[in-house]
Amino acid sequence: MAKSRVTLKDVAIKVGVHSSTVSRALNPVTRNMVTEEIAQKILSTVAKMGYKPNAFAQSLKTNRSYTVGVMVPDLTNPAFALIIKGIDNMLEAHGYSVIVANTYNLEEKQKSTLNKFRERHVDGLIIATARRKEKLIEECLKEGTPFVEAVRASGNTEVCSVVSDEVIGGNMVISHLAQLGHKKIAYIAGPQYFSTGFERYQGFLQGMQHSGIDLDKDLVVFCDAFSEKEGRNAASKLLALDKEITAIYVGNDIMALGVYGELEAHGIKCGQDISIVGFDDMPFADKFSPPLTTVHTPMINVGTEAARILIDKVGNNKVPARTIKLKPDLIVRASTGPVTLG
Amino acid sequence: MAKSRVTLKDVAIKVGVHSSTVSRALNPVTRNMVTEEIAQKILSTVAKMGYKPNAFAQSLKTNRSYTVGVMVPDLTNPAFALIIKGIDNMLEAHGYSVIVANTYNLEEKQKSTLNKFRERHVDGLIIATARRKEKLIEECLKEGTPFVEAVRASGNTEVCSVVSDEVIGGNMVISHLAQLGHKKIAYIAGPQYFSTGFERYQGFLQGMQHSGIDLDKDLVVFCDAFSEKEGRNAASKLLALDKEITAIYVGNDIMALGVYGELEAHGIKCGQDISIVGFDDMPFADKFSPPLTTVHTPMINVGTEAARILIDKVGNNKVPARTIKLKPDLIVRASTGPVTLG
DNA sequence: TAATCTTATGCAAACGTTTGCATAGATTAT
DNA sequence: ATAATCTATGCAAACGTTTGCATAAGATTA
Repeated sequence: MAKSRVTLKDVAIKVGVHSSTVSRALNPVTRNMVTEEIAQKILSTVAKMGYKPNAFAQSLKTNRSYTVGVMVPDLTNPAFALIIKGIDNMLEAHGYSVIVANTYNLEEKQKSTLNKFRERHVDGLIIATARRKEKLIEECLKEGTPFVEAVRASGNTEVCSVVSDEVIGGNMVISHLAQLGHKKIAYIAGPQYFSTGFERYQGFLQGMQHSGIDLDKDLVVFCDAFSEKEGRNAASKLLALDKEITAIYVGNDIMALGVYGELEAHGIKCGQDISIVGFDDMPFADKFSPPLTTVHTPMINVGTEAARILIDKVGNNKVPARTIKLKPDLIVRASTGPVTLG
Repeated sequence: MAKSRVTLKDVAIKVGVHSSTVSRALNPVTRNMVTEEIAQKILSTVAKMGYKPNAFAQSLKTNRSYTVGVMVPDLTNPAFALIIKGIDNMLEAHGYSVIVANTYNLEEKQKSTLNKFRERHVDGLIIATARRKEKLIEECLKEGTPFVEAVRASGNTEVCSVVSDEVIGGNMVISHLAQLGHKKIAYIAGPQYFSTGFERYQGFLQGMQHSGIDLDKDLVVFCDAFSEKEGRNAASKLLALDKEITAIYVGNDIMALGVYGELEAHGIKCGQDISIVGFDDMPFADKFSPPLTTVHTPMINVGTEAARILIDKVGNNKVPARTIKLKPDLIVRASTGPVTLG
């Protein structure tokens, strides 16, 4: 269908040299092996004939695909879209193409995309779907293909990961709330099988301790997913306790949105009657009603850093494992306010 | 690095047949050429040895990559994330991998990614970045690689496209506003070099005519980008006219967000003093304050339909050009209300 | 000037498939 | 029984590169 492409040999014949010479002239590292004059002639002929290397042939020979696979739960989630953007920006600049796959937190989907990536001989993987102690990670390690974890870490010490410093984030939140006079602070935790859910909860605990606030275990609710619905259910449970809660710290922004819904249904004024804090600072969090106080994680940077490390590893898979924790920021908006005497 | 993979020949030797037989046994269409018994043996050996075909070698031979390139302005924009999701769902089920590239509406970025896609020998393209009369489209046509436009159409009648029916959307909006008693209706138009911007504007004009409302040309402001900032600027201009506008129809939701900001800065109550309508029904549009009345476009379907057509074309590029216009819905929320006497 | 070293190029094998053609054995028809 | 047909398999070429090795100059040294 597509008119037969120009090949290395075509160029070679035109210039009057052997195809291997053309190959060498085109490859920056072997370029110096060929006489400057001829090289120039080759280059201009290449341009004139519109020669484009055949990536398949190259990859077949070199066993490098200049392709990396990225696994996310759902690229429709703004947080992951940002990560991908960061990854893409970095990798693109280094000549890599990115193949994304949504796994929807489904184990079998993870497996099948891993297989797909294998078949496509990706040079490396970025995995943003890992659970704590994820078996998939062991498999990847055995497999030998370079990879790095983003946002979610399996906890395996042999692997590189780039995450947000969730614990510090929690500290910041609680000290902010404490400063506003809050004592009855509830926590709605995300799934504990994700490092994000777990670490953020640890951050909450640590923050409470640091601020010297008594922890009421009844005020902690665990959710099964980072979803609006789960957040709303959790809020409903908390309200039913009738414990005069003045602030709720929520595992992420989307769950916080669910909390908003429940509070509104109860006629409770968020930011006045009860303060809410989220986590992620997802896009448009400042547009909610009220604008959400939340912990900002530089998701784009998570992506770019993960990509940077991966590039390193692709060059030399023996670089020592390291995990980068990016510092988050507390963004104070109208959903938190001083505790009202009531 | 990665331990040498199992090849077709390895399997063949193990089974005691020739590699071509293994190849045939593995390919569904040639499977019937090989004795059932041997085929079974091959299949089980393949499974046992963990053989995975080498996609490069296959592609080199068949000239099919089972890869498609998708060009979007920015996958961080929720609308495009949804489209990609739709595309990905459909293509994945058909064994294709998707390579996404952000072009940020930059012409040179478009060109370079087109080149990248060419080098990677994608089997097809989905382009969600086309301007009206886009030259890039001509180039793609000449090139011969199958492609389809999504959301944004170039207007070229030879190409397939899947878009939202923007004009109908406009009609729905205006008749909704008319019903609420609005007469002084302003329009904030997106860039006219995008079919979305242009068609939506046409929809506005047509809607006004249908509803028999006089059009005040001063109340139409054109923007240079679908951005919050541009929307805000436009709103500012409109307010400066001092024309007692009661409703503003905005080219898309993100611009509408900018309008929200400006109204708030002026102490104008959106949904009461002035009604606002957006377009897209982007995620979280229902969470804004007030929740935004907007035209819902089924972006996921745009993606899946575009993918479906592309698969067709990859099979046979001679399928006649068709453009699918998906019907949008008006979603009425609190940002519109009856005109207040005053 | 001969012997040695350097440099630029060509040659050919290899990467792992797919596929048209040839062939040997089995099946059917005469 | 022999010829004709069919079927399952093997053979080998091709896809477009890269790259180790060989080689023919040209440059350098003694």
